[in-house]
Amino acid sequence: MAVTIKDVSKDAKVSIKTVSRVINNEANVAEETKKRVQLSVNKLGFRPNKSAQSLRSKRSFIIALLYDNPNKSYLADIQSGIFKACKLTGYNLVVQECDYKSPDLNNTILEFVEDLKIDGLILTPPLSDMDDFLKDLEKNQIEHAVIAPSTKKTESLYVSSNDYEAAYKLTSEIIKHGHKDIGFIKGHPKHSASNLRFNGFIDAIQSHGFKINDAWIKQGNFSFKSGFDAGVEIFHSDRIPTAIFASNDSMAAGIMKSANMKGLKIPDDISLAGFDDSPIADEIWPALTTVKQPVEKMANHAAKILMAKFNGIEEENQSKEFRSELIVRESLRTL
Amino acid sequence: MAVTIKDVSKDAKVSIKTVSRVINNEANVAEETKKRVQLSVNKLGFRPNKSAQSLRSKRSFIIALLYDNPNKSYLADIQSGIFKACKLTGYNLVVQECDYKSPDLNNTILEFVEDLKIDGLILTPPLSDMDDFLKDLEKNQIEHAVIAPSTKKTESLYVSSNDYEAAYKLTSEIIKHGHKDIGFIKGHPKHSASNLRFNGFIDAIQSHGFKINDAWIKQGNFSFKSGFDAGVEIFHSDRIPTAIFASNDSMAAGIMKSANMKGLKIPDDISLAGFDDSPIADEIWPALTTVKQPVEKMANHAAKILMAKFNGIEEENQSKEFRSELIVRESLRTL
DNA sequence: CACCCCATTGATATCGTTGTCAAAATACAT
DNA sequence: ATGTATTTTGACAACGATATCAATGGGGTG
Repeated sequence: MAVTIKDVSKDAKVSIKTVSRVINNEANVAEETKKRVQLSVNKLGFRPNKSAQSLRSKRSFIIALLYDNPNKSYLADIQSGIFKACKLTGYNLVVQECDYKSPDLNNTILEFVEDLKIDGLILTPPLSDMDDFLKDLEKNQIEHAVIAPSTKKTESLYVSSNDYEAAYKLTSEIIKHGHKDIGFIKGHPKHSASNLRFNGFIDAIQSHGFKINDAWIKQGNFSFKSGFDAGVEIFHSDRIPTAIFASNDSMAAGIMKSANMKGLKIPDDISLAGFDDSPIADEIWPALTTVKQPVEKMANHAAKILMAKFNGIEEENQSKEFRSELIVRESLRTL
Repeated sequence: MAVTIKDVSKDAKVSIKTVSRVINNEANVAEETKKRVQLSVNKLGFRPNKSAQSLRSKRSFIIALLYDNPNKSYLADIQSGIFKACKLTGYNLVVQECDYKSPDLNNTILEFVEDLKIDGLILTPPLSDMDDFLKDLEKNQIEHAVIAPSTKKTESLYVSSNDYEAAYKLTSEIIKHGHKDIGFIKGHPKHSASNLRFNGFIDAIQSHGFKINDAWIKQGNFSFKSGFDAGVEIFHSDRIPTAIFASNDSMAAGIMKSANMKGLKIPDDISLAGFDDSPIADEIWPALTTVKQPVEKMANHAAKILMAKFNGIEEENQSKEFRSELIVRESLRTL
């Protein structure tokens, strides 16, 4: 049989309540008593029974990661960042795949949280932008942190990256390489980052006094195929840009394929840039110039501020914007 | 306040024990009573308190996925397969990143299982092959299922794929395309699949009466860079093979890069095949001929048989070997 | 009709914590 | 020394389920 609080209380010659006080770090325990109890705890190897704790106190020391159909490497990075934060605090992590289009998403999640007494949630795109869902969480007082929402939430904790700025910078970098005729492939319209990246691109182009050529702006959806299709269209026209900026690496890879099939060499005939620094960026040839977001760090921070919050450590400015990093590789050529 | 078993018992005019019997599907409840209770359960929207159940019955309806530093897309597929199985049975999934080299891995996991009353574990490579860890699980009677172990476990539930056979087939396919001079890049030596794939290759070559050229057999570790390095070495020698079989897609991509840099065209100058059908296989150009393992299905099955087992539904031959599928794309040319 | 058997049901103990509240011990003020 | 405030401590209830075991009742048997 496992060691219980009762065994400890006997060993330390105090009441079980006092043991409880010590393991929960409550105030008003005499220093000497505390030490005696801790000694017994260690001696007996006592670990509180989580089910009992959870039953009585309605917290579980579990947080949950919600996601819907994410990019696989994105998910792995997010999860890893969260997990590491959990490890430090002794929390556990349960994962929940959601369907953001499901009409009873809200109920499913509310029940899930209630059943497991989940202490807090971490949301990833596109869940991060479902405002009525977020409101429901607020209403039910469910603690949560949001990763990469499109607008800064005043109610929720969040972490974001500077997509706009990064896109602006990358575009400027392309321009610095001598390009004026630059195409752009937009991301999934429902994904908040898509607009930010596009706006960053547009503003950079215009602030340099260049013009946008609508024929070179294509709608994609972050998939390889959508990039490929966009590339086929662009390369089919009589005038083609000297560089293309795709809103993510998969689409850039798609463009690369369409260019190759058309006999266009990268970066000799056409330059290319992606976004995200996903594994593929470094594994295709030529390797993609792209932007790396500190995804794992962001997720790690999200988990940390979330847990800090319901443990009462409420600092200022917990929500935070992370800076992306330009990764210059081979796909961008100087004209 | 949430609805409890007491509320139901009042509403249905039975004792709480009878309600408990009904919700746990125990025998010896009169059909009529059962119906009346179920009616009340639905009417009141009763959902049993998991903490209380867990405290009393020592099960949690939670299973855990253990992994160590896996390929990101592999992890996502595995996790998705498991999650879907959980969803069907109402179980929850917690994830646990491990360090398989850590000396107190065993203790960490045992405590984890005990603390959360985890009902069962699912192990992925390289954890699948840590025999002393598996023995520890047996000894402590911790239910578990193992994904892709190198040897079929008699004690543990497992799911595996036919790596040997698939490698044999893929090699035969390469030979059928007219290749006789074929190189091979081995995978990570600690990963069970590496040997299986290598042996499948060797046997296929020899059964066709061809010879192995040791200069074209290189040790890799599943990473892009190890594939690249192997390619550089191979292409540096005076005689090069007409085809190379890499033990996974990342290494194949590495070889592709080294070939491209050397001015060798794929598949015109050299043919290439990978393994795994990871996202990159279809996103590089030319797209890789490879082998697709039904990873998600395997994981799904692992979770199903695991949960079936501790729910008493013990069928014959639950452990199962899955068949991989040859995916012929563009990187393989007929001589 | 008396008896036993077995299916059905319920009263109550129990799991291992935390919460409530009052008692005891100590510190402080007068 | 006395009264009061404050800190420290413990007895016991409570959380919401399942487990134990005895009570009940209907059917079959001799």
